[in-house]
Amino acid sequence: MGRAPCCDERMSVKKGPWTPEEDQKLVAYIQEHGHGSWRELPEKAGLARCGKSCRLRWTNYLRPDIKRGRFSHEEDQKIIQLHAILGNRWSAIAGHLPQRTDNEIKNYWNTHLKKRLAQMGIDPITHKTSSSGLALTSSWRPIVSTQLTHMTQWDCALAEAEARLSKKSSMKPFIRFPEAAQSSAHPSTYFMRSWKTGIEDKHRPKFGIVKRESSPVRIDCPSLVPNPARRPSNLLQNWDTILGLRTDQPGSLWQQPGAWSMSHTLKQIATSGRSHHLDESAASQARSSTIDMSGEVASMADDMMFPQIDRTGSNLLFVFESAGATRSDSVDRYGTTTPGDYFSPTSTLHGPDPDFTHSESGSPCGSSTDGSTLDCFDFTVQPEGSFHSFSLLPNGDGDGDDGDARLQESSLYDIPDTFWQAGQETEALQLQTVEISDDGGPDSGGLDLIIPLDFSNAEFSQHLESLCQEPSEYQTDIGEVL
DNA sequence: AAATGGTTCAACCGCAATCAG
DNA sequence: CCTGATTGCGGTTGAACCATT
Repeated sequence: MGRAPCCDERMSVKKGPWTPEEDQKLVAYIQEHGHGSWRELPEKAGLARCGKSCRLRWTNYLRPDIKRGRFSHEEDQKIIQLHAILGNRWSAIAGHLPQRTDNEIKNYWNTHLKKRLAQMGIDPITHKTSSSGLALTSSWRPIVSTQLTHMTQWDCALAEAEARLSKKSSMKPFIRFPEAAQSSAHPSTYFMRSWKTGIEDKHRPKFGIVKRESSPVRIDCPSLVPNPARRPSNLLQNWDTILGLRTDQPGSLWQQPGAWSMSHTLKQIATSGRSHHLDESAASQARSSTIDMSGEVASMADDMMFPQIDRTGSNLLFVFESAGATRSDSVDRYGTTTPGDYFSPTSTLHGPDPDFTHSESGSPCGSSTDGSTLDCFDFTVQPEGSFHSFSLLPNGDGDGDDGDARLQESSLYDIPDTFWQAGQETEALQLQTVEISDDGGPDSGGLDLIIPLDFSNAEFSQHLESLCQEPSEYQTDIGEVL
């Protein structure tokens, strides 16, 4: 037996285009009463329409938060990127363009983007470049398949994670640390200063106004993390063996290629002489607080988005306690960017790349809505041991809603593949390219771990401080170049 | 000016998932 | 757990519009 019609066929239900009067009735009713049961709405609102038709009209057209008009270039790129990951899951895609409806995106894809890709020789279904494809224009380079495979791990993982978790709202909160001294000598300040010193303003205007100190403190702290690949550790040499230690946990992320266990990661960091000490209770707390989310994200990245890719890298998200620096408000990448004192190095990297001028992707340090502060540094670590970069993320308020995900998304445009290729436009970027791509360039991988670093720990603080103060043969001082 | 063909996009259809009793 | 109602979603349609002949 077939399904019952949503509306009583015996009633004279109007179909077809809506009149302005009908729109007015619907809007007036919903604004006053909310939509309630869609089935009952037409009668209450005095509309000779089926409830389903009313719902569609409201959600696709009359809803006040809908942005109409032409799609921007950034929106185009985002839709294409998301489509490469999510396919025809228009609702999931629309979730990343909050002011656009799934119907609108679907129509736009079918009438514009699909054709445009086809004209460029890109299969709109597989997103792979066909052999007979036309030469690509520079403005569309970032979307070709080879570069899609390098689409930032965050982007892919979070896109999928959001699609999957959007209804669950089950993300677990970031951990918070005990209060620590908030002084200008706080170790994480070195990270801040290094970026302020190393990047300079010339790359920043694209991301908004950046306030600078009148006499910025220059310190001899290079802007890049040293490359431990040239300082081999036992851990790095025994990578596979070490990875195998945790693969006895069924379904765990440790079974994913390239994944690290927290203890191994910490061991690696320690072995390579680069940081740090993690308070054991904090480590335990972090493990229980974050591992489910990160594991799921990593697994999804592996299983669903990059099945064909040999993932050998790991992303580590280091959560630092606030250094007590002045913070901007959190940035909403979909809306207005509030200028901050510091900008994400990752965001800064995008600036000179004409294809990645995501003005909305700036990620100044964030202050959470509850007033506390946590800063996140996102490292991508290769098994060979090279650090790619770190980015500074505003933190969410940790309440598990989509605000957290959105804030994490501010790292979406991590490092575009084009960045690693020829044609870098600034000396600074060239230097960073040399530094980073020397060991094979970026790799894909999900967010594997979230690791809290305890700045209140004296040992770690001293270590980090010495790291910043001692020039290293592995470090590149961008400040000198600029 | 009329005919024709192509494009756009709001709206519809039907299936699947979810909810409620 | 079952069943029917409701909601969400993606594919498709067709009227309106536009460009070309």
